[in-house]
Amino acid sequence: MVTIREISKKANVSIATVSKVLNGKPGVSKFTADHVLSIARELNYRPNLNARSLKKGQSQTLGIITEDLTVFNTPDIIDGIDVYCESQGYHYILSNLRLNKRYGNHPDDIDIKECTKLINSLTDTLLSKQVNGIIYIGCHSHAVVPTKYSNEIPFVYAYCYSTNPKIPSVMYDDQKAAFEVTQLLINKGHTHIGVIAGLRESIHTTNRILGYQEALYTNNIPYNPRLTLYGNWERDEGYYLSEELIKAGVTAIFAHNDLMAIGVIDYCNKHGIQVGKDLSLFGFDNREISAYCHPTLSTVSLPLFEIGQHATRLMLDILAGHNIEGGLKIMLPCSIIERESTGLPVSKEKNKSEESHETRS
Amino acid sequence: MVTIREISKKANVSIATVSKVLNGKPGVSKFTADHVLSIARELNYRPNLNARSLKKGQSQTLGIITEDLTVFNTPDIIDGIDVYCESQGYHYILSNLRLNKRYGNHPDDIDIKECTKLINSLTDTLLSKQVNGIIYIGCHSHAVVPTKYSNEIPFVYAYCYSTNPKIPSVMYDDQKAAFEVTQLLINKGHTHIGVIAGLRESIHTTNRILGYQEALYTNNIPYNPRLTLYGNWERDEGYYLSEELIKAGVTAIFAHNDLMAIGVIDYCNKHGIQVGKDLSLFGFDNREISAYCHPTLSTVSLPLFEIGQHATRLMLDILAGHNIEGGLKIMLPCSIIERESTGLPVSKEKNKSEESHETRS
DNA sequence: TTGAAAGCGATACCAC
DNA sequence: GTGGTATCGCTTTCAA
Repeated sequence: MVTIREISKKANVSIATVSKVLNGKPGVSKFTADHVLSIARELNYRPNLNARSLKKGQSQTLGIITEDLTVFNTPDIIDGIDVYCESQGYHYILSNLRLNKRYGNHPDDIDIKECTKLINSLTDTLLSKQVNGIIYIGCHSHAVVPTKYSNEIPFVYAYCYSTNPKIPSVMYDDQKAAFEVTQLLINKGHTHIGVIAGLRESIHTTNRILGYQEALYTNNIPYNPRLTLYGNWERDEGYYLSEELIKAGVTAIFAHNDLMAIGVIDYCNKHGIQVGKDLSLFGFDNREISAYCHPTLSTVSLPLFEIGQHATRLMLDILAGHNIEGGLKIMLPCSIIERESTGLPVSKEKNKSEESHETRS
Repeated sequence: MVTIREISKKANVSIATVSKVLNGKPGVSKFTADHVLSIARELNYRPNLNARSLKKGQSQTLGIITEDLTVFNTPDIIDGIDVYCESQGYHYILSNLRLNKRYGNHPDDIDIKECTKLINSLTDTLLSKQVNGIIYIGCHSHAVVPTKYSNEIPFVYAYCYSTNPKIPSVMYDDQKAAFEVTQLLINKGHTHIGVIAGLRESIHTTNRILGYQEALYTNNIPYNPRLTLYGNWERDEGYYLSEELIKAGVTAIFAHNDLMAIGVIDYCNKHGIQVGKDLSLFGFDNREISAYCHPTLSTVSLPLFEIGQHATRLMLDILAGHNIEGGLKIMLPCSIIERESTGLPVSKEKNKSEESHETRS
């Protein structure tokens, strides 16, 4: 490895001068600087970043802890972090909890003690590597138990949040997205809109139902609790629950994720109901499959990349001691993607007949 | 930050002794060791890894360069690297080229010069961070131009390979997988098996066709070049090409990726052909969608996690100066996933009629 | 404009 | 068993 010492020998100057030149500091004559620079290039010099950060006590490095790198949302969030870090001359170090492979998909299976130990161990390592802050990426929006490290180093939570409200987090706005989806369906003339919700205890579910209700209220449509059924995020559940909703006379279904929406399509295919014509359907998540199914699925696209960017901006602002504009909880808007499954506006005729159907039942 | 100096003060011993204790080195009395350890714990000591690697000239760290983190294969490969690194006490630093976002999906759009500059810059940074080796993860199996750094630091290519045959790489065995798929279809009684291949210039395409031909030869089925059509990996192409194959009388289609296979399903759905009954279908890649489409798609699952593990094992062997068992080019086997789209064995009746059909055409 | 020297935190040699 | 000290590569202060 080439060091500044070797450069200084070859250039017949001191290492102090070399250091100044390499860092573009003033107080060196142009002649010396050019000379040193050309030798550095010639020797193919590369600074030792470890030595530099040891000396400076500053690593310009962020730690990232992901709950699971292989979950669909995570890579795009990291991409956002990557771009923002690059633009600010920051580096990052990734640490992966691999929660899914370790504990399976089911949150109940997670041994909190065990998991906390794991997080602590990764955090320790990150601190040993002198990171200046840690961005924690959840694999779904759940509350994370605050870590004992939050006094030692700033944390920002992305796609999840801490139970301690003072800890900053960046999430997306479920309620607003659900409001917009519902409003869009209402604009198309739907008044009997069923919901296949996620798990009762999920914050996503709660907020999406809130947005749905808000849209109904805004449009003077009474909320019928019997049109909101809770699912388990799985495709099969979409299949079974859609039957109940369709029998209850809904003309549109808002499923809380794409997988359950695909289940609705399954049911309709099997029973001769044309999605996009006889029934309007919306999913959530904009999973790859939503663009590939038949009919293609209208859905909600998550601002993953932006979550990464904003989390990083927030972190760097905190590290710089800036005033945090916009508060510590950032909610980013989703975008609505309309595809075939929503279909055309409902005709007056049809809506009327549906209403009478509902009255009958 | 707590340092060994502080520990040594509080414990009334020298920093040399503290260092020995912390590293489990001999030459310290049990009493002193316990004392030091308890103080280290009390102060919540964490070693400065940068300082350590500066002193030792060894970072125990690998660099990972990904062509694109958001491509479906990459996270699982990193997972494999992660697991192996963890088991060996190694760390890694991730660097993402973000090729897709920078240049779009089309390889032709990539400015080789620009791209090489980018790779060099990331490699420089990784070297500055004192990594001991670099694993390069491609987003598809293409030849990578050898970097000027290969003399400075060991490289291992994962999911791609270097044009320099001496540089180690870990890929999966396309040919073997294609052989097995074809053999499976033959075992079910198919003799007219169409292929919707990938792009002509892709190594995947070449090897998969080779495996297909090998299986035909092994079973004394003549190879009919008219049953191999080249696609562009996209769904639409699967749709259009399947028409030609079906008209040519094939009873089974082997598509070189799941996306084109979905296109085949599209075509069949539209034309009343039942996939899994009238036509056997195989995809490749085991994309998420292959489990969600109707019928579910038989496909080939890639050993992504294993590629990561083997690449890391290979790298650590090289770093340790071990004999590299199994050579520098590792080919890992894929596994065949049979789902609904393959269907039952062809009845003698049907096969005969198909053959006569073929004869007619 | 230049350079000697201190020191970041840790390791390891060698003397006691 | 224990500890003094040189050193890793770099930055920065201060004196020349």
